[in-house]
Amino acid sequence: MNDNSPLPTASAPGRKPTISREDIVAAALKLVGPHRSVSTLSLREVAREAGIAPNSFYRHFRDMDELAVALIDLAGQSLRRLIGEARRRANHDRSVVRSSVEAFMEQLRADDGLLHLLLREGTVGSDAFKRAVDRQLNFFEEELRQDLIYLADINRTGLFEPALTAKAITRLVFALGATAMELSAEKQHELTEQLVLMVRMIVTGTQTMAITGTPDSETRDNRRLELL
Amino acid sequence: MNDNSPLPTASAPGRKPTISREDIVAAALKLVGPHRSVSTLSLREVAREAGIAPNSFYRHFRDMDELAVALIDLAGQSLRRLIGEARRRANHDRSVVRSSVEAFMEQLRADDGLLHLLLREGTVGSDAFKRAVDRQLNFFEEELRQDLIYLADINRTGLFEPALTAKAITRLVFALGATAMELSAEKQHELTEQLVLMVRMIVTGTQTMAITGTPDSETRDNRRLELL
DNA sequence: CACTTGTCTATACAGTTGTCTATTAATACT
DNA sequence: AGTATTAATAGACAACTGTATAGACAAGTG
Repeated sequence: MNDNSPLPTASAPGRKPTISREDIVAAALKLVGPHRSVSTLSLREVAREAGIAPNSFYRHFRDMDELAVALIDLAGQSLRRLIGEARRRANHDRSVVRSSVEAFMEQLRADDGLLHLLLREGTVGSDAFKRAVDRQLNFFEEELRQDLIYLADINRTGLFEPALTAKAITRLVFALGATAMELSAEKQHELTEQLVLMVRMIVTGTQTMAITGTPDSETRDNRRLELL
Repeated sequence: MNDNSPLPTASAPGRKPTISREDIVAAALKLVGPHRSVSTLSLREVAREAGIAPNSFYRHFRDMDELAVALIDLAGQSLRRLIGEARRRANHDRSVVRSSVEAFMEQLRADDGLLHLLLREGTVGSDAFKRAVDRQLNFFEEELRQDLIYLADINRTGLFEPALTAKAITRLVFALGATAMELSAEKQHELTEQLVLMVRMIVTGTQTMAITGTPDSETRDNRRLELL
């Protein structure tokens, strides 16, 4: 799907590249910390960090936006790894919700800068940037959706609008995860506990609504759901 | 609480200001659209828009961060107005959830640029900026919490962890609202419907959990909540 | 009136940014 | 060998940034 690098099979004439896209990406990653956003990165700054002339940047990326998208895709891989990890831990000793949320927060603390991108910069930056983030989030949502269906099945519990449920959980966890980046360890732990309960609310809600059903325009007399 | 403007009572000697903080704020607001973020605004650009010399900016704000905080506070007022509006509409013909979400989305479309700030730039920018956004969000959460308690009371329905519920709803609505800014009208409508259902999930969840209770470390054998 | 005080502007400076135009260096093919 | 092709660089350009300095203007006070 990603044919960014030229085919290495046919040895093209000309000078061998002394630096690769990955090197530039690595340099950019060293610059974006929890306090720097990609949008504040300048081309020259990245080139400086990578130890190349500013103009050499253009050999590998059209502009900074393209670099940003590459970073996002990289963060997406990290995210995919995270999902696998959470899934692996799930059916063991703890609840799925708890272990997933904890895996998420842990990964957030671990690979400094990578996952942060998806959380922080989804709302800012160029359109290409935003679309890239949204794409990664959709991957996440889709995997979560399948997990939810699977779990609801083996638990013999209902599931109201799996896609919507997955989206709600994803966006909530990501939104709150973004605020957690620069929190103290205790505060992070506290936030994790809050997130676990919040996700449980959504899950409980989706299960309950699968039973009671939603009040559509016809059944307006369902007073409880009507008011709240 | 906000004593930014000097006391107008004592007529200070010196030249009368030809421009006010509000004028600069207005100029900045004209610049930040759905595609511009405050962090990309430059001091000179704002001064240019306001029709003053770059240095005159310093008479009113220490730096751009201070302007940004002023913008956030302004957006907070808009938000407070929004809450009142939603509350006023609530006990009428539609459900609280639906009318609130719709009021939110409507306001989002209406006061171009103001509310966007809170949604978009909460994750980016200086620390002062982030703290200002967080403060406004906390106001919102607190009001929502009280509303939830009130509604749960008159509906004779339980409410599990009101503060947490309010936080979950707030963050979810804001996170998804942020993505809605540059969507087509149909897509916005679709998102509104999704949000209504998502919030209903949370509300239903919090009500159900108030009855069944949460599984703490002692009651690990509650299999349904354990797995999901 | 002179005098002080605060507001605003003009000018300038050093720094940074993105990008253009050569020019050099290194590899592969003939 | 020579040559073509590509990578990387150096240097320069115009535009822009934040800010320092100094001076001009207007209002209030004595």
